[in-house]
Amino acid sequence: MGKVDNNKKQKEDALLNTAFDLFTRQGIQKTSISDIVSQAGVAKGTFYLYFKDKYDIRNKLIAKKASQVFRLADDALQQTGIDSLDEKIIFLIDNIIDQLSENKSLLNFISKNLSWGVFKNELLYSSAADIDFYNIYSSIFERSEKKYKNPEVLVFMIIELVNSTCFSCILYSDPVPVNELKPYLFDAVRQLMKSMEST
Amino acid sequence: MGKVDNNKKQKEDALLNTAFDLFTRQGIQKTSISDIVSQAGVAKGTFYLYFKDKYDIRNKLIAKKASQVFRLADDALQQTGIDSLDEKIIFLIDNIIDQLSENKSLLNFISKNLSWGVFKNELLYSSAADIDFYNIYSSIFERSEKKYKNPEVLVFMIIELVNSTCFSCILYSDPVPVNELKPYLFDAVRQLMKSMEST
Amino acid sequence: MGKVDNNKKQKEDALLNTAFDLFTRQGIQKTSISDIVSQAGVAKGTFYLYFKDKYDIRNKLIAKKASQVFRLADDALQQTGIDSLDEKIIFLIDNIIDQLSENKSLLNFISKNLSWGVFKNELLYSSAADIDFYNIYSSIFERSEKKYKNPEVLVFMIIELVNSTCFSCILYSDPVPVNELKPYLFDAVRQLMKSMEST
Amino acid sequence: MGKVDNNKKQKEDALLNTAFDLFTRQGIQKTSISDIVSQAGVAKGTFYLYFKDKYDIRNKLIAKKASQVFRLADDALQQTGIDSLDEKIIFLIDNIIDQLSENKSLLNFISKNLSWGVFKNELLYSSAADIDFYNIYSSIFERSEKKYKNPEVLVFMIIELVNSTCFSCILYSDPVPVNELKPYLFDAVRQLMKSMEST
DNA sequence: AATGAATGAGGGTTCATTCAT
DNA sequence: GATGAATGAACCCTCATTCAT
Repeated sequence: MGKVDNNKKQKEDALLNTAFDLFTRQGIQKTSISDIVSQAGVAKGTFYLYFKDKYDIRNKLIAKKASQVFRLADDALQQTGIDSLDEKIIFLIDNIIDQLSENKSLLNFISKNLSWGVFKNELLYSSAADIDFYNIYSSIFERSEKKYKNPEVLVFMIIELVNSTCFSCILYSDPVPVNELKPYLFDAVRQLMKSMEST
Repeated sequence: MGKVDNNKKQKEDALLNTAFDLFTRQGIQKTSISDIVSQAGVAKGTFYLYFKDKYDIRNKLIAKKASQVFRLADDALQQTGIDSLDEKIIFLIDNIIDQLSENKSLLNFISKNLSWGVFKNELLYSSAADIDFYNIYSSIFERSEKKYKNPEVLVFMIIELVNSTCFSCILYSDPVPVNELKPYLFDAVRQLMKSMEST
Repeated sequence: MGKVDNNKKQKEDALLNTAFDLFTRQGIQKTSISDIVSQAGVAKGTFYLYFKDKYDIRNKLIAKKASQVFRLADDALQQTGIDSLDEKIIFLIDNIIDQLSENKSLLNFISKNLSWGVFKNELLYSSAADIDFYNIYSSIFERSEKKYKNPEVLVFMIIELVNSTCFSCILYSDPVPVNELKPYLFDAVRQLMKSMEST
Repeated sequence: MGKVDNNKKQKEDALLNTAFDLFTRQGIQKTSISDIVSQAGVAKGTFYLYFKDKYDIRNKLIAKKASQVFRLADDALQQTGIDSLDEKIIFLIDNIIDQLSENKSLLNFISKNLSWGVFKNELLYSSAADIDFYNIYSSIFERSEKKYKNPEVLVFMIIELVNSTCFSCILYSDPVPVNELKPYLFDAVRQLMKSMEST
């Protein structure tokens, strides 16, 4: 990587980091491109060399941040000897909830922007994320003893349930703090998986 | 209600109806107050006599529209002789899903804006909604034979699960069309309720 | 006309006059809407209450300015007892050349923007111009003793010849000063008309 | 011409050809230097090694394209045995009209940019054009039997008349298609020349 | 000679809000 | 209460030009 490429990567990173900071502090809507470039210390036109518009940088940020969270959770999972699929998934959820509890602005950013569509396109099937998420996802189901009627729908329901309940509990402790939610949520996930086992 | 009050109510209704039409057709962001007043046939200044800003009218619309959906579902429930709580809730969900499937712009509007916080404040404990939702909600649990560990968390999880999964399935048939989702979802809700029965 | 309407007319006039001043002094391209509003002493948004964009105000200016020139020439023609069509047209041309020689910025503005298409639509058949140009034009030909093969083509050729030759001669005295051009030009016009007489 | 010079000529030609393509397809105004260099396949900075700015490349293009048209017309004229000056000029006009009718984007480009000033400087007296236009022009008049009061004004009037009338008739068939215009126009030119014969 | 990343002034346009009528 | 003309800050985006490589 030459000097120029190195410089370019720095500029892009500065923009990404600044945008994330501003998006989480004051919201995407209230963040203008002017805000981003002035805080990042580059000229306005430079922004457009790297991103098409505000929503382009947002999408790239989501893929980057969400895949980081998943990678950390998966790394932690590898350190354990957990065997059953249920408990693997519970472990991942637990780990992710803890990560996001520690970093509420990240939670806010991901939750508000990570829809199933984005999850599928930007994380599961895209090479933009710095993690081969699809392999993790498939191998985890293939190696499992138990088989499921419709794994995709199962994952979909789990993600949507976890995502939407944690958002409110972590950020507002409403209707209960996340630690009170956890046992109910884990039970719910186990039941949900049980209900979709193929007989 | 005098002539003047009548006139006032008409103006407010015109604004609400126009705003809903525009919000659902072109999104909240892309709808300006100018758009609303010109289509509603009132002057710009008049808007500010009834609403603080665009987000004020949005919140009032959500309460109004969401409570209409719930009332219709509840009315239909009363026509049946369903006894058990599980099946009552499944019936309500099914009815609401059908309503929203018929009216995708309404679904889009409600789903994107109806968080648990809004649900609690605008629907459950507010008089703005034209339905005494709190009474329906409590009496339904009180009359039930089975008792639950934490009814509020239960309702919370159900609402979040249903809301977030249906959004993607109804609008985009992704990962599956809503009709394929339904059996899984109803099973999931039953399991979820079972997991929270108090022993 | 109420106070408000009066005020509006003043604003529009201020914008038109300022735009004409700037367009003639520094060109249409180099004149920004910011320039216009700041010199006119109104806010930027006000511009868009009266005109769609820069080219809208330009078109309205051309119609206004060109019709003023034609009206003055026609008024002067009425004062004379000229009878023959040839001499009427020569008189009009002569008068218009003199007007434009006195006001080179006006000449520049009109010449660069007055195509045959604009002439026809904005002046001949539009009510925007403050002169019933079509009537003058037709009556002048109808009352004439001599008849012409194709009056529209004749007028077209005369206008294009006069417009394009005068532009260079008045502004740059190139290839000759306009006063040297005049006899040649008038002769040319007479010959041109003669060549289109219907036999 | 060495390898380097050859390479340079290629770059310049690529820029000229690309600029002409873009100017005629989307207009000069809406063509940016970025557009030109990216389509030409050279770097942005390279443009400034060959041309001062967008208007420099435009002027060089006009001279190039217009002189090509005149050269073709003159070549065709040499093939004929036409003797009289009138008919030589009519022939040239006719040939040029036909060329431009076949190539409307070229007509649009030349007509909008070819003023008398440009004609004189870039074509008549400049070596930029790849045709010794001045010699053709003078010899044609010198060899003529008939003599004219002011040949330059005559040529000037003819060029302006032809240029401005053809523009509208070829491109928009307004007020008449160019084929209907031709007889009137040729008559007009003949009369015009007659009116300037020196007695 | 050739490159192309970086610049930043300046363009057009929108729109929530105000206030004299 | 109702109006709607006026505001002007703020927005996004373009692009001619430079200059270190």
